[in-house]
Amino acid sequence: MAAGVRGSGGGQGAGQLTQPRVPKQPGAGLGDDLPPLSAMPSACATCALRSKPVFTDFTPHELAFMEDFRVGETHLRAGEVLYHEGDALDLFYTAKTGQGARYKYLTNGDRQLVNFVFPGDTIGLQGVLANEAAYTVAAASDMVFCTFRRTRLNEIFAQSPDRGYALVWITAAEEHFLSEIIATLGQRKAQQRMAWALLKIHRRLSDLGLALGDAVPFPFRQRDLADALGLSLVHTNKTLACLRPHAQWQDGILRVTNTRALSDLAMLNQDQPPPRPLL
Amino acid sequence: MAAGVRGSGGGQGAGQLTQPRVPKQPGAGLGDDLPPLSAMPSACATCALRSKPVFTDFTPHELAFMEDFRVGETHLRAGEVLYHEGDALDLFYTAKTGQGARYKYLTNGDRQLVNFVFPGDTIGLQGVLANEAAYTVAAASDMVFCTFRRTRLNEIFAQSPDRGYALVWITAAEEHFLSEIIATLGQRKAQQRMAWALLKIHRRLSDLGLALGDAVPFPFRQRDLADALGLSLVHTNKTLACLRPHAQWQDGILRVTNTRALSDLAMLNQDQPPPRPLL
DNA sequence: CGCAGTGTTGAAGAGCCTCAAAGCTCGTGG
DNA sequence: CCACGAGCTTTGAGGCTCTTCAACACTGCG
Repeated sequence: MAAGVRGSGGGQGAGQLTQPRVPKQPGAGLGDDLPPLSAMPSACATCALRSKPVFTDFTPHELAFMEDFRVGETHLRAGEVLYHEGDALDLFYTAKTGQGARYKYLTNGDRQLVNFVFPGDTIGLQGVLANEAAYTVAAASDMVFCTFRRTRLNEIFAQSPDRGYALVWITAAEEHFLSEIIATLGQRKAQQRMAWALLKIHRRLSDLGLALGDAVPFPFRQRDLADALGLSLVHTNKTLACLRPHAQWQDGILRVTNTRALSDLAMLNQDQPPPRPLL
Repeated sequence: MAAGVRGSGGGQGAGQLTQPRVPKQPGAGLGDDLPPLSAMPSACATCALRSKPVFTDFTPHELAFMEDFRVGETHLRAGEVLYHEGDALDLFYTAKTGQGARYKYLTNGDRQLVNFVFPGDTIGLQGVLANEAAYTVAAASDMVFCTFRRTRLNEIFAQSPDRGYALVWITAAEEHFLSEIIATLGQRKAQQRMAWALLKIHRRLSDLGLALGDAVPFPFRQRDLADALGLSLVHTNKTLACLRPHAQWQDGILRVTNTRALSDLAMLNQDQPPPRPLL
């Protein structure tokens, strides 16, 4: 059913996310030749994400705290793995630019893509708390993450109740989204799933200001979407073909041309969620 | 596909969880004729849940804080609804005794059971933060919940960093479990799903000390399990029949007689998770 | 007794998976 | 320069899993 690459230790461009050769990817182009973890001079104060309407504002105190709490940045090339399922984690992250995915393997090699990783998403928290990463995280395009240290996690709660509250909010929002995914996998059939997924993806990326007209960058392969929706690659392809009148996806660009048709198909009412905190 | 009862406002025994007439249920028998929300004299100090090995210990400070933070208890009869998807929530809860479920509806009436609610589970937090319940919660047996007030949520973070940390842990653990469900719905076929679910259910309830030999109380209907696993009722029935040599479920009692066979089928390695916090 | 909810079983058909193969693009090496 | 291979997309055909429809048995209750 799935690629079944597994393991391999996270070497250079190991192709965990079926993106083996292309060193650069449109829509993410970030600094070249940077060390994997470098303390950058500027940080949260100038972060472009914070000003997006989807995110709530920081208080000055929160901003100061995060500036200090942040360890640095982690850079990933397309195809590289941030960490593997089962790894012990000393760090956790907020995605800043680029796109990736988190996925789990079954013992038979099948892969389930749990969720895509878009800018603003915090990942690795569960792994930090339980001392073992719940899933593998890999980059589909070049990515930049803000990095935080596990051992300082207590400081959040001790020094910045606001940030502690934000952390619960972020985790609870993720839980909510996963429950929607469960409903989709459990109740919708292939075309509905696909319509639902394309809409959700398009919406999430649009909210981040990544849309150009009706197009958003989506640098994945059909296999990735197949593993996300629990469909075979072949059937994913055929389903995409069916929906081509309403949405086109090629060369890493997703275009939704008939939102209404898709949301009818997906049985989804698109209501604007309230702004959420950013870590 | 599903029952499609929806709405009805949470009246007496409205049968949201297909449990319409039976007023009492084995395995949960709690006080009769109690008002739905009553401040009980004793509380956390004597709570039987806290001493279970699955849960981490409270510090004296945490215990004192929770005693004060707790508003009271909420009692539910089998079949009653705690709250509906979309409701604005002023309270959130930790299940104390009995069993229930959280589920979502699609616009066509299909229902997805997102997760079962067992003692120790905290629910409603997402609803409190986002000001709208993400799913409906209903009781399958008589239930008792500890009740907390939304407006005092900040106090957790301001006054008890330990409890704030615990809250993140609890939410992250739930997120992790939902991601396992996603992998199950996306990658496993009917028999594997069923084996996986029966094992997980049995394990969770055993860890809570609810097992008598190889039997645990599980007061649901086949329809509930069908809606949880994304299978039709008919196929759920037939799949259960297939697994009958390894697990029997009747009259609200689930018995797992061949754990090994089920875990092989489910491709699941049952490792003991670390103790988790309780709210 | 009739009725409603639940569990069970059979049969037919749809949806999706698997197997197979071909076209495309891009990078590599002769 | 072109041939070749690797990875991705696309298409077709056959078959299995699961759904849907239908019917019947059992239970507890009005």
